[in-house]
Amino acid sequence: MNSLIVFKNNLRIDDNPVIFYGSKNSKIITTYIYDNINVYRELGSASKYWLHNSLKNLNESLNNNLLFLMGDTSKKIIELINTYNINNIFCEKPFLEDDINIIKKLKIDLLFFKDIKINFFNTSLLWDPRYISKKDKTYYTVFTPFFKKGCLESTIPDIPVGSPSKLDFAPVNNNTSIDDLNLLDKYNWTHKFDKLWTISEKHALKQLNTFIENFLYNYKDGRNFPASNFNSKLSPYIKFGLISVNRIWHELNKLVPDKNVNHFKSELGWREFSYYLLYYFPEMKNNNFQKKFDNLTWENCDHKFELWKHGKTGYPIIDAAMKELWDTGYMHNRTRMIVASFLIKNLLIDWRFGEKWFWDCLLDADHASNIASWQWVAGTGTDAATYVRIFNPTLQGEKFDQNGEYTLKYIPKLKNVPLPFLHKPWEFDKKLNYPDPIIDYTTSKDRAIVKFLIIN
DNA sequence: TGAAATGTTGGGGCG
DNA sequence: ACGCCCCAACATTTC
Repeated sequence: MNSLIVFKNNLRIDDNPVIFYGSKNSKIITTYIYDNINVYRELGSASKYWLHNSLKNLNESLNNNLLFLMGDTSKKIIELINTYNINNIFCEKPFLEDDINIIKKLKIDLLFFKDIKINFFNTSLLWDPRYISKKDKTYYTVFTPFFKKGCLESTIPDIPVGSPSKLDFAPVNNNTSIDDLNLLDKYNWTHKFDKLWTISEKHALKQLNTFIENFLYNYKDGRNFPASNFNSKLSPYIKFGLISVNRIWHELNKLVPDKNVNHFKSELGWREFSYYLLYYFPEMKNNNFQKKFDNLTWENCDHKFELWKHGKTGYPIIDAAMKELWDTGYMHNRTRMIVASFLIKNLLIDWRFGEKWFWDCLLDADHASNIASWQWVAGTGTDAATYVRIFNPTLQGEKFDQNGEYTLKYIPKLKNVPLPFLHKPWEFDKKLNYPDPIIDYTTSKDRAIVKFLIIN
C-alpha cells in the first residue's frame, strides 16, 4: 500500500511534515493539484510564475515523480485512489478559506472509502489560529496582544523536522507535465523575472543565511529605506513555502536576541496575525472589517487608477514604487504603504482595487497578508486609528529616499532634477518630461480627512 | 508603520 | 560684557 503526498502551499522537502511523516513507512505517490475550480479567485500572473518555477524545482527534488494535476482537488484525489493502491493521504492543514472548503469536500467524498486515512500537518503557520484565543473566548483584533500574549506566551513553534532520510516512490505511470498547468503568462510579462530571482528551496535557505549574516542586525531601522538591502526579500519564498517559517523562527532563536532580531520576528508575527484574522473573519476578504466604512463613498476614477497602476501620478516615490512592482514583481514594504495610502486617501479609490492589482503583480501575493495590509492602510481593518493616517509622498520620499537612489533607479529621467526638488519636481521650473501631479496633495488630503472623519 | 501644529531650547548676531 | 531677539533644531502635542 502507498501513501499519497499532496503538496499545496508548501513546496519544499525540508521541514515539511507532510512528506517527512508521509514517506516514513511506505512508498509514496506525490502530487500537486492546481485547483482552479474551488477558488475565490485565480492566482495572479506573478504568483503563477513563481508557482511554476517552484514546482519545477520541487519536481527535480522528487526525481521527476511529481504528478501535475488540474481541477477539483477532491475529484483528482479520488481518481488517484481509484488508480493506485493508496491507504494514506498526507495533506497540509488548511488555514485559508478556499483550502478549508477544499478539504471539507474531500473529507466528505472520502467517506465512501472506509480504509483510507487522511493525515494533516500544520506546515504553514507558527501558531495554529484555533489554539490562539483570549480567556473570554473572543478573538484578538489588535496585533500587540495577539503576538505577545496569544503567540509568544503560548507554545513554542514546532521544531523543524528536517528532511526525509529517503524517498521511496511507488511506480506510477506519470504522463503529466508542469506545462499542463499553463502557469506561464502568454504575454511574457514575467519573463524578465528570470534574471532577478532564483526560485528554489536551496536558494531560499541561502537567502535567509545571507540576510542574517549581513543585514539582520540593521533591520529595525534599515528596513524603512527602500534603496537598502536591510529587508529579507524572503516573502515570495515564504508564500509558496519554499522555506518554512518554523525553520526561520528557530534559526533566529539561535542568535543573540536584540531589537533587530525581535523586530524581524514580529514581522513574521504580522503574517500570523493576518492568517488568524482571515481564519476567523473570512468575510473581510472583500468587505470592510469595520462595517461603518461601508458608508464611505469612493470616487473610483478609472483614469486615475490607470495612472496609479502604471506609475504616472507625478509623485516620484509613488511612480518609482509602481515601476518597481512592474519590473521586479516586488515592492519594498515602505513604498507599499505609501502607494496604498495615496490610492485610498488621496485618489479616494476603494482599497479593493489596489488589493487586486497587488494580487496580480506581486510574486509574494498572499491572500491573508494582502487583505489585512490593505485594510490596515485604509483604516477599515482591525486597527482602530483615532486619526486619519495619510502618507505625504514628498515627505516620505525626503525621509526614506533622501539621496534619491531608489527613485532614480526606477525613474532615471529625473536624474537632472536637483536633489532638493526630486520629490517635488513640480516646484522645479525647468521643463521636464515628467507628468504633473494628477492630484494636489494638500487638497486631496484635507478632503480625505473630512470623508474618513464623518464615518466615525 | 503619520503629519502638522505647537512648544522648548540654545547658539549667534547685534546693539 | 550683557541681554535681547531671532530662528533653526529638536521635542511634544494634537488631529
